[in-house]
Amino acid sequence: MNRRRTTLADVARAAGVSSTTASLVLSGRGAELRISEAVQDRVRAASSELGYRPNIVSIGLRKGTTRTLGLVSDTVATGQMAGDMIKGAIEAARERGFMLFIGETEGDPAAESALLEAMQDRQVDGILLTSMFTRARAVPKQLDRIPTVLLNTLPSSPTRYPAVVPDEVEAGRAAARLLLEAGHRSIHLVGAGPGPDDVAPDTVAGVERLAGIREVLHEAGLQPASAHMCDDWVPPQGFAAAQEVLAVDPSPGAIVCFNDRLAFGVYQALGEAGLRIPDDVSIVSFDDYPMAQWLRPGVSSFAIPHEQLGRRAIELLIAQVTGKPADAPEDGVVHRLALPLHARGSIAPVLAGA
Amino acid sequence: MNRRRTTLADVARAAGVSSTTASLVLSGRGAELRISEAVQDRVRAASSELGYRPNIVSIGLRKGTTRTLGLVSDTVATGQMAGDMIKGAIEAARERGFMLFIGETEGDPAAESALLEAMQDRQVDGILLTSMFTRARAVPKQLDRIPTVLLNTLPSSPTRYPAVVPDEVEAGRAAARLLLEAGHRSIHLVGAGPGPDDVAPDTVAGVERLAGIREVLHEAGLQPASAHMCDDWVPPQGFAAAQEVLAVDPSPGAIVCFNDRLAFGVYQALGEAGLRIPDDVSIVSFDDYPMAQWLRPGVSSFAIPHEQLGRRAIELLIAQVTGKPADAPEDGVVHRLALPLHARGSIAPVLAGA
DNA sequence: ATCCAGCGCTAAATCGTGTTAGCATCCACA
DNA sequence: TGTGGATGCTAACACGATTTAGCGCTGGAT
Repeated sequence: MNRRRTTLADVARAAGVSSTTASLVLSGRGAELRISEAVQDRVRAASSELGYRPNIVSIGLRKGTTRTLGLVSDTVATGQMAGDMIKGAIEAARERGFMLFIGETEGDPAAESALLEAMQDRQVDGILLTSMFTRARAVPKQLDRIPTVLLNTLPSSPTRYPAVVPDEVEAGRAAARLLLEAGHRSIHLVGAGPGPDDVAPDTVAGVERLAGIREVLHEAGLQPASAHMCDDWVPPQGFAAAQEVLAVDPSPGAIVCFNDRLAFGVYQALGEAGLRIPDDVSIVSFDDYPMAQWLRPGVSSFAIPHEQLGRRAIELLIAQVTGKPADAPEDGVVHRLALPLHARGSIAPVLAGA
Repeated sequence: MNRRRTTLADVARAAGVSSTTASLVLSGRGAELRISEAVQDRVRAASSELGYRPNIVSIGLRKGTTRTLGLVSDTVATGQMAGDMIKGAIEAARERGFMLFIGETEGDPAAESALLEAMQDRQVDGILLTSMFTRARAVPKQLDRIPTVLLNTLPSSPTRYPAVVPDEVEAGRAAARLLLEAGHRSIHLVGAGPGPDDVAPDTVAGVERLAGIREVLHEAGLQPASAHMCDDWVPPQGFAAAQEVLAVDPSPGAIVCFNDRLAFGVYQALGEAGLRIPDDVSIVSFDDYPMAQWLRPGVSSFAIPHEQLGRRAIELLIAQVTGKPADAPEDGVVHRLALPLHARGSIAPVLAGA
């Protein structure tokens, strides 16, 4: 009926040794310090007998390291994305014996500052500074003395911290190539464009996807057949943009939607106009929301690798936390992760002679 | 160029007092123990001068309490729901000076056990045992000695822990009443029914929504016009079920969809059959996914109050953690939170004489 | 003169672990 | 016989806070 946790002292007593010895044995430094095999066995036996687990709080006090990381996010509640990115981070951390504090700031700098304080009060070993939408931002000075990795975030001025972001430029290129390879020459954009700056403010994804698309079209000697910037990427705006597309071109060959919610609206507009996908219009999109697989036909969409982003960021952070200062990563490296295509039925080749 | 955090000893030294005195003053017990105002002022001045913040790890070691809670979930990555529930929990915790560890088990009991160990190693003050889908489960014995609240989870055998769940029975009643009040008498169910046990296994939401619906229909002297159980509540099953509905009744008056994804499929099937919502068919649904607002017309849907569930659970847990054992809550209370209706355009009244 | 109470503060122990410095023993060797 | 080194372990302190017990002083009552 013991309600206390068993401590190192309990183990030592049970094994008939000092707690120093028990500590050395259990931390694997027994051989190094020439503790006899007999004693080591006694200690280990006592430890597992009593179900001993080291008190990490105590270790934290003594060593200053808690095997704990803090994930600071602007919002956790933004659709699927949040979940998957955090899931990847949590899993990668658990695999390495770390736990994660999760906090959100709602974009409020004061809240962010308070959160960072609260985490440092708890002696976190490192911080993951995270956005749910890829964006550039200043890195608070509070992070000067603590290992940090930027997740889905770019520093607005150069920092020494590594960043992990999706490779949106390459995804834009891939989307354009996909349509070109299917033989399309008349390609409309819904969400951004035509100029490189015709993008809703602060959307890194918009800027970069557009850049990739324009680059590939340009190399093929093309311009977008039309382009429709939307300041919020939601279905009603996709619906309206698709109607504009139909106004300039009653039978548009292909449409690049800047995300799946826009694509949803585009589907609705095309459906109401009596056009069929993919026979009349081919669609390609980004994000791969769950919705993309449930539209009829499913939308071919480039998926943001949220879970991998989370994992990768944690791996970098833990390397930085546990590694020697010597082999620290080069300053300010930006890791860009590819967006895999989830091909569905929304793209058809252009028939020869069409 | 001091890189160390300032400690209580630093403050005491700067104020010219012992660290005992500094501790008493800063913890507010100064007056009680008759520390002179002059000294109290010196201590507080030194504290804010040096930017002192107590090291919670140290307090944790001494007092055994860390102002930290653990949220153990089966999955964090399930749609919007996860995010909002966790968001509510995080916010409520922060407001009270607590931080949250978040962990997920993927339903694996071994992983869950390891996670609970890891959290207890870090001296969490309490545990929130969470499911992303409401379900009943056994509560692990590991939790015997630590304050616990069940979130979106019911105990499969009685426990002393409080639980917080959405009030699905009442939502079912409300959905049925909504259609009855609009004059509908021919009401089809898509997702579960007609019998009370015709429900996909382990879905508390299905059982309870169905119970509420049946109760109200029964009181009105009605049976469901038809019912179609689906073992997975996704659009293709909704699509198929709607086709079955149309097979038995080419002009169904109203359909209750057991969630919005099913409703999406129902919309697709009705659209392809040339029926209009709400003129030809009225639809009511549950969950209020983002999708519900983007369908045309929007779906009237009962929203699971995820954020409130998270908040409420944290409030109960913190009360349990900080409260005196005397005023502990009664054992095993189940708190049921109402699902508010988000009314949109999917319901029309039956025309008189129709 | 002695004792006690009240005042205002502090020394020291404590929480559970890691780490540094060092102790006792034994053996080999000059 | 004494020296030096290897061997195998432990005492004691440190981490940063809280808490218990108590110290020295003063003034008034006995």
